[in-house]
Amino acid sequence: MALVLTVQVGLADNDKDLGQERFCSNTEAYAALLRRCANERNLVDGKRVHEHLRRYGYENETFLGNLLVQMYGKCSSIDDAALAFDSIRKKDLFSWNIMIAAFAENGCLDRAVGVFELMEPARIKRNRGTFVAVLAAGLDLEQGKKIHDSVHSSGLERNEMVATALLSMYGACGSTDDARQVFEQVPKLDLVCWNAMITAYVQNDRGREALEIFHRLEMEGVKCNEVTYLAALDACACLAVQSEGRSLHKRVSEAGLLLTSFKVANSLINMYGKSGNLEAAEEIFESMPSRDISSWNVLLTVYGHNGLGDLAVDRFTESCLEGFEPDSITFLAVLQACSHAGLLDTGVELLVSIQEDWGIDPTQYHYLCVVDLLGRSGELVRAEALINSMPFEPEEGAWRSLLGGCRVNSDVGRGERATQRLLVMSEDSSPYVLMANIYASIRNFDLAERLRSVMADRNVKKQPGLSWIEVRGRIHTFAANDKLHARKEEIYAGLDRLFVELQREGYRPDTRVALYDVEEEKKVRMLLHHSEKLAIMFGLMSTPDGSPLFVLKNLRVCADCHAATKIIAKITKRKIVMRDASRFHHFENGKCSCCDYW
DNA sequence: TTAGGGTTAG
Repeated sequence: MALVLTVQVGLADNDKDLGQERFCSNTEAYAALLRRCANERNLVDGKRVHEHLRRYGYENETFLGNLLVQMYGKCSSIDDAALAFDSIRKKDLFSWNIMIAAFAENGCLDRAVGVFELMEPARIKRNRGTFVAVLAAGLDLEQGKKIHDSVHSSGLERNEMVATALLSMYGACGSTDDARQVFEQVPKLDLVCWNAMITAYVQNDRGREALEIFHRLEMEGVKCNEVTYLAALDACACLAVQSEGRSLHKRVSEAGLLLTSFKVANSLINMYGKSGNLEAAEEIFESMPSRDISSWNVLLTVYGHNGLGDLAVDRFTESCLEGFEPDSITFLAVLQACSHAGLLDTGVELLVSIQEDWGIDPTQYHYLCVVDLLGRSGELVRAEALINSMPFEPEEGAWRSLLGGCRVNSDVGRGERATQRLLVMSEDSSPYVLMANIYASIRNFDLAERLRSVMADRNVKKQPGLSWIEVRGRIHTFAANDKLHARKEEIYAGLDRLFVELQREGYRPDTRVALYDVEEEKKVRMLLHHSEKLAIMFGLMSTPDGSPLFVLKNLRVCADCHAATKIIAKITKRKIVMRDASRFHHFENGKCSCCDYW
């Protein structure tokens, strides 16, 4: 319909036919044109239609006015949308909702909330569409709770559409408990609602709860769709539970989604990649009948996480030769691969070429990879200069990368500078911990201790390190010095025996990584009871000899655990794969795939 | 007659 009208009205050619009475009086025709311009994000033609409406006096008519606001919103011309809204003489509920949605979609949070708040004095009764629109505006938790209150007063809390918008808002704000509460109050859950709840958990790294919801959905006999599988695969990737991931693989394959949906196939590559199964990830990629740029991005990211920098660069070249146009994420993946593999020159060249050869503006994250590369290769002066020459105000990540470089090179002065910047910007514990580590590495325990008291005074808590391992379909989680596991006695006794063997093989506890100035022996015990070692010990005693172990850590692996795991892999003749917060380590026969660069 | 909730890679 829209296409025929476009031809009749002659929008694509010139204006003259548009003036003809038979078409201008046709509200439906204009509506179809505006909808089409909105869908195609075609601002130029959208403005021409607007001009005609103005000329023939239709501009202020409610129905077409609403569609004008929508068209401008979809074309990201937000001030035009606001003007169109203002010129609607008799605004109806749609006018308000569409205006809020347009602001929300264009990231104009305050304006969206502003319009929402004007509705009450204007005596417009909000409906579910109003709440759905404003809840998508990217509210913070406080604003979100205020809107939740008005949802409550409107009696719409149990409506599945509003509830989904509400719980997604809570998920985006990091409050999964609030999201869950909303979810549990919906009397008739529909699939979108289930999917949103799983996604909210995944977004917040709560893979276990995400899978719990997924299993409940299955128990209740709800039929999944593509989005459900994407969310569930993400949950598996987050936890690295390959057993569950494999069964999902089978199901999406049976449902035909593996061949028809790029998103599903790409999520499978990601799931296998994050679960440490590089071969399976590559197999999916190679077996895809066709790929999109995201398939390449996922594969390159997987290579990067595994320290395969050269391979990532080679395959990036291959993707270009095959005619794939790289995007900003492709470059981020390759740069991160360079950064994990220490490919300094390639990384520096690539950063320049993103803009010069491909016309893509590098983001701060692209710069950070190179700051990281420079910092860790000891080029701290260049790293700091790069931060200061970036075309944007440095964010936390920039100083954190520099501080990481200072930690590797024990650069106290520059480290203090970066820490000072970070302490103003963030309430996170990592600058304190990194800087204290720098002081401890030069054995200045006074300063390390002083920093620790500042941390305590400001009530900044160190994020607890956790490691976990899947054994026979169950996930076992450990904190340092864990006393909760049912088999704790065996684990600690096993570690004591292992410690003796480790020392025989030349392992010396790296007490420099201990934060505090306690007696040497106590430090050694603290190190031996790190969460990584507990998880590995439990894995060793619960799985058959010779079988590989896969351990996850929520933070970066500690240097002492890294050194110990190399030797553990050697003396137990096991392959041990560890996924930490930034990458994979494959330990085998006394060596790690990262070549001690991480 | 209009729109509005969930969607891969970082």
